[in-house]
Amino acid sequence: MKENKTKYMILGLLNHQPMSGYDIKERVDHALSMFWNSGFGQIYPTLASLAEDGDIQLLKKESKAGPDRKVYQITEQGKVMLKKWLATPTEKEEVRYEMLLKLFFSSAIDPTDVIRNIESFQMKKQEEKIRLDMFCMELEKIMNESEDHRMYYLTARFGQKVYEAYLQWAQQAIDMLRENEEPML
Amino acid sequence: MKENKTKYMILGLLNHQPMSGYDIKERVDHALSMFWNSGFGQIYPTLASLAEDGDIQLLKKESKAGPDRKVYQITEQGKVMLKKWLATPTEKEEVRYEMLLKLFFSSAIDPTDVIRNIESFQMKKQEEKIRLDMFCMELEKIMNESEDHRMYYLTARFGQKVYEAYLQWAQQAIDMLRENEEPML
DNA sequence: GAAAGCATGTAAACCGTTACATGATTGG
DNA sequence: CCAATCATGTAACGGTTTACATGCTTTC
Repeated sequence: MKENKTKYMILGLLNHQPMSGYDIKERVDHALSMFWNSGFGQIYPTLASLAEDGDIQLLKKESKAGPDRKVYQITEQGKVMLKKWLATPTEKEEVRYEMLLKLFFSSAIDPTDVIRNIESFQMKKQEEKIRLDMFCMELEKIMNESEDHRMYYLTARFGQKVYEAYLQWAQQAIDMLRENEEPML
Repeated sequence: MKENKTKYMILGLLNHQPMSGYDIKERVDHALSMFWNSGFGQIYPTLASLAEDGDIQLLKKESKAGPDRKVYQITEQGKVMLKKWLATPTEKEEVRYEMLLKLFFSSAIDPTDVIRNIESFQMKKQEEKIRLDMFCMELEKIMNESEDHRMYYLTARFGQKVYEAYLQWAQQAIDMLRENEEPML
């Protein structure tokens, strides 16, 4: 069976502080977006099922604009579940790179198109890396202040390292393909 | 809408040579496993729908052991579709790292458990990297023989670079956590 | 004779995305 | 007054995984 990891993402965030579904979405998009994503269509139903199972509970309802803002809190039961998951090593991490799938079959298309695809990849990663670098620098200053910050730093650092690898590879790949395309030098 | 990429994976493989569903599974597991995965439960229905749409066609049925071995071939229509996809840059590549999600929340557990999790990650990646390195070396020798080999080399090289980043990060992370755990030196 | 590998497929369950529906408040 | 933001949710669809069902051949 495939465990629902969205459940643990919510538990992890609520373990830090009580939040609403809307808050959770914001945190995912801002703090976790480099390695995780989730939509409202997943968050709200998961919140409901976690509450039903007693892993979280409604702390309060606030009303400011539109529907009630429902703030949830993690329960002791939820904390136990979260910690159990956290302490278990991830066994298989299956990633899928559509870009590599394309590249693998790209002998069927024009080399200039292949180069364009890699350049597109390169540009996107370059942009994202700027944000990552800034994030890393900020976290480096404060990482000794708490265990939280130290963990955030480690995840940001992971991204930084991997993105560096992306960019190095992309440049080498482009150079190699270009060299091969125009060997009249 | 979310495009069915499994379709293109099959088309890409069949563009190289006619194959059965069983063959496709084998190729995915051996040649693409570093960046793609697929099960029979996906391959057979996709094969059926591609044949229905006229993107592939049944070349022959062979009988050796058990059910007929159904070998499929890509059609001209399928080739057009494949090439169109290949020439389009991938816009957003969303990866999910369960390991990083855990790490992000790991201030809630014992640092020794965090270290153990990272070590588990490190060991798995080390093992896989050995295979990648061998693969890269073999491909480097023959990559000038055909455009196919050149593309295979580039994908293997991508894996190599990224795995190097994984391992460097893991060692630094472990060192940092250990240093912090036992500061009495 | 049992186990592993060859070979195809279906059905159920689950995960995840997208679109839709609703509606109040705030800022330009 | 219109757009953006806050805020919650449902429904439909599509992708993916897992389990199940079948049965032959080869190897130990």
